[in-house]
Amino acid sequence: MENPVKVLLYEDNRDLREGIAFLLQATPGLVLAGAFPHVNNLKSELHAYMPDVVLLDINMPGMSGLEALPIIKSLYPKTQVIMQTVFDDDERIFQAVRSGAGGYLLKNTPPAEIIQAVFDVYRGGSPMTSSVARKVLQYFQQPPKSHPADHLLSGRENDILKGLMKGYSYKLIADELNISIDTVRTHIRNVYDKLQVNSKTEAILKAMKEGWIDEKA
Amino acid sequence: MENPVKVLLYEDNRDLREGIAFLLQATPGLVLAGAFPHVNNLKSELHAYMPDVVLLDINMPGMSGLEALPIIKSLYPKTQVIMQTVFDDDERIFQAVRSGAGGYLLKNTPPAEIIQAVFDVYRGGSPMTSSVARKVLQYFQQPPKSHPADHLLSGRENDILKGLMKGYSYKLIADELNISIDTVRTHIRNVYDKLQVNSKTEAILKAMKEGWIDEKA
DNA sequence: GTTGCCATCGCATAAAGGTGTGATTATCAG
DNA sequence: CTGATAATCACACCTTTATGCGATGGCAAC
Repeated sequence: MENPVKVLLYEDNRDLREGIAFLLQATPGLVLAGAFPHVNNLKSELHAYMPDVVLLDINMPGMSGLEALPIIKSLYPKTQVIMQTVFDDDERIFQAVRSGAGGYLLKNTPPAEIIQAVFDVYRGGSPMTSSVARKVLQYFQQPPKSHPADHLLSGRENDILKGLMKGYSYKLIADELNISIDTVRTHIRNVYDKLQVNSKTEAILKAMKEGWIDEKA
Repeated sequence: MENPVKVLLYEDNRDLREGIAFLLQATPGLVLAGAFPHVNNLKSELHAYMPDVVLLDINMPGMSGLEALPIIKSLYPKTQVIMQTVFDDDERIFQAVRSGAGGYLLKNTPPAEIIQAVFDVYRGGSPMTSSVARKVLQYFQQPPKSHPADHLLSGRENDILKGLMKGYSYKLIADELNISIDTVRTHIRNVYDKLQVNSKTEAILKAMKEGWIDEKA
């Protein structure tokens, strides 16, 4: 193998930190660049050690791992970051993933797999605890959500709403559906009632939040 | 542990099929319900064996695993399906994920991990080869697109746009920012010019398409 | 110190949107 | 047949938006 993989470790729990640090040091092909209990000197440490991989705990005193992640990725985009946490709540996971996390391991991950994960992420993989992976996958599988509108709005009302979501004016919608503008008004009125909103904008925002980004009709 | 996990295996390569079948049989807590080289009798086999987990090869003569997957998930939504393939191209992965795949392993996965994956997926996890996981994560990381607005719109213009994206009226925005409604008009005018739109709705839709769903200011 | 951008405000007007009230027709379930 | 729902249209009235034209003060770059 080529150069050893330089790893930087952030973990506030002393025992854990020293344990992992020992493992990293003891593994051929890996080099422990540093191990710290907080990310308050993140920038200078990054600059000093130029790590290939950062193992980043999320819950730390001071700046959290979630805040540190985007900083790392903006300064050194090629550096791979593996998040570690005891929690697998959706919010954290998605924030981490959006910010460019290269891996996401729960704290119960056995040490051997952590080591494996470091190599994985370095080679371009994304090691993930399977429960975390499930949450990510579920995000894609959402589509099977039943169109709330299907049972709430009538067919025509749906047509009108789609028109709104395409940014059309009443007149344009009327033209497209070959009905009068007053009819469009009526339908929109009913849509607003059912969606409990009272403006085009609110209706669109609600429709999007509710799930239908509307698959290009 | 409770009842053993019933596994159904589809794999056209005979050696592989028999190898994995043997492993499954030999593992305590697992029961091999059946092993077949194709999915042409999928429905009857599903009905006969009621598997908890299906190991599904993608490339098979006749119907492919990708076609079989949605059938399985629609008939037995709770059945977990692990896809197996030699390819990790984006197209297949996303199709599988959208169709409800519970796991995705490349063919080079060592047997022990396959067994582990079966248990994982049965417990609600989503075992994934790390290179596959990477592709999935990259989907989320697209957002790292630089805020186009940041260089296009001035600070205040951005504030106003955010107001619009929250569904506020001019008056509400004016109140919130403590400026006059006429000032709001002016800013909005400029925003429209810069975004090349000419209505609230278009501006919002464009802003969203361009990327900034705007993380709760 | 002039030029340019930003943020602020005003006024006026036309177009688009929101809402109240009411009506006709068709269709479908009970 | 009757009642409920859906889709269509009309008119009136007021509010919100869109846009043209103009103006002032601050600030930073050149």
